[in-house]
Amino acid sequence: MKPEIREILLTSIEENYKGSDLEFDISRTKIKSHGNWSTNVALILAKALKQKPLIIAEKLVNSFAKKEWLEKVEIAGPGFINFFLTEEAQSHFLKNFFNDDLSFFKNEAPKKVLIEYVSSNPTGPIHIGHGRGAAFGSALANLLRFAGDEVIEEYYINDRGLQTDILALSVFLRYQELFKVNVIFPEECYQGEYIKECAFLAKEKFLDKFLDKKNLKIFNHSNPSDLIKEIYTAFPKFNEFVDFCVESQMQKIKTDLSKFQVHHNNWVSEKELYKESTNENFFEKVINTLKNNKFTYFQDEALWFKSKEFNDEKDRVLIRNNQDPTYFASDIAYHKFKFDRDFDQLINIWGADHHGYIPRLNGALEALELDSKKLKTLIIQFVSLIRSGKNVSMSTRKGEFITLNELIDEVGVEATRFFFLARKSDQALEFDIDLAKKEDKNNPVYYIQYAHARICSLEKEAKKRKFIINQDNGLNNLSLITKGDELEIINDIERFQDVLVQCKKDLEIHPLCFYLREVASKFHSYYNSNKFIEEDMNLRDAKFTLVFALKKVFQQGLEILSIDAPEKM
RNA sequence: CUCUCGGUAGCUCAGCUGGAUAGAGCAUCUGCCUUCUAAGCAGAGGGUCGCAGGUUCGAAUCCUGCCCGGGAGGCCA
Repeated sequence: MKPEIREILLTSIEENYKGSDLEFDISRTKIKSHGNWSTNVALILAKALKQKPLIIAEKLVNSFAKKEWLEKVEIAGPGFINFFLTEEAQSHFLKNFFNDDLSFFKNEAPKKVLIEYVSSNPTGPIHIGHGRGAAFGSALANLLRFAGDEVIEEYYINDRGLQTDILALSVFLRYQELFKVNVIFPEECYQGEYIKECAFLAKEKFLDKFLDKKNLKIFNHSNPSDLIKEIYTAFPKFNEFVDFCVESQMQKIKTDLSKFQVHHNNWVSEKELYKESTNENFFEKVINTLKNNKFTYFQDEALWFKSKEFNDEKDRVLIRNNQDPTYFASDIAYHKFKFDRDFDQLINIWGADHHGYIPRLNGALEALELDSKKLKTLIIQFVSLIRSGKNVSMSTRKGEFITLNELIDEVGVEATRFFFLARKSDQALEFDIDLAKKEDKNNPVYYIQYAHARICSLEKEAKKRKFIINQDNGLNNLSLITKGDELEIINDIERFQDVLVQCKKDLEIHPLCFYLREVASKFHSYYNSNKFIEEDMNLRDAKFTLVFALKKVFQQGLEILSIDAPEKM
């Protein structure tokens, strides 16, 4: 409807004021008495023409072309022009809605998009913070795919460096314990039970291959990195042990994610970036480019990147004085690798604790002469858990964190996903466990699902009574029901496209959640005050057709959220 | 100290590329099941949009200052 209204306006403006390319809004109204659509064009023109908006509005309206879909036009308030559509026009779009599968949404040229998300370190199970990013990333991928884009969901594995070594060390020590070796378990090591489980598996795989038979004094070090060095010396093949630990953690992570309806289709290993190819490894190549472009310098035996030249508050180290590359340096190489794969758009989904990294990473991309505007880094804020009205304290250090797996075991995948997605992602989220577990209208997930189930149940009941619903006949008889609430529902169904377009534009999911909740509410209300299995065939078909359109909205909306739309509850 | 995100109903939050009377849900109160799912519906009360200025026809929304709260600022990741 919007393009049609715009056309009328533009013609009228052209006629009265000679066209000028000005920007104005055409929006749905919030209040019935304002009609269906409204524009502020007269208010905008008033500024440029230095005339009273009401006079401009009147002039415009007087030269509007007559349209059969336009019931009437009114001027209101300071100079808004309100459009009232005929009932036919309002219900007209329903006809397309059943046929064209939201083609409005797929019109733009499809893009190749890379979404990197979760990418948590394979040093332990994923916790609820990662879970939020996981839900968001997967829903965003669904949304973009729904719009016709080609989407790759990628997970970047930090499988080298200090944290990886500490993981291996932690498992290694627990492994020794399984052979009744007395060890001192340093504070810096990972404390969780999962380390012991991993050690158990390591013992099954390696037997006593990494047992300290020579009784090395490797456990007397207070510093874990020294300890690790000793172990590497004592066991030349220790890298096999490291790989096993990482692999084992990644397996668990993949299992948890998959249970949570999160399915990456590509994994990139940090370690691979350092692999020798012809004569140089990829990582070195990227760092050399930075060097050649004169954005690096040596100081204190370390290699620095001049990020200050890119609005970062200070320069950053790339290679430490012990020759170890920093996380940041690896990340530059990884992002270069992303750009090399020719995507139209790159999306990073990061935890809020990384937000300080954005300027320096963008700086590095520019230093590599890459178009940093292609990359959009979205920030996911923290999640805190509330149980019985009280904050559940979590501490990673003490191993007291709640894992994603524990949470979904307790409240279920559906509710967890919805609660993660229903809040604007860059805002901190308070996750109320008690609320998420409720199975009544307090819980928006059930409320929405129930709306869908009710429609299915109507369908079943109709079938039981041997009524066959004819959708085409329903569409032709919509005028029988476009008198009151129905018009509002039709309007809401039409709004589905606005919501999806907005979500895609802003890379947000929560508007969809709010929308579904709203539409469900409208449906329940309608359901309560109406009979559906009418004796009159035309009326029955019309009502069912309307309700089937709603069903389609629920199905598609929930599908984007990767939440079930059950037929029975 | 610097950066960043917030402060909207008792609570949890939408709205923020300026628009008409600021919205939901929960909680509270009052009603509705002999009917195709009451896992539901109808109704009511509840607001200095943190404070103060500014920009203009018009500000919760934009700008400035201040107050309060979360988070981030490593040769950790």
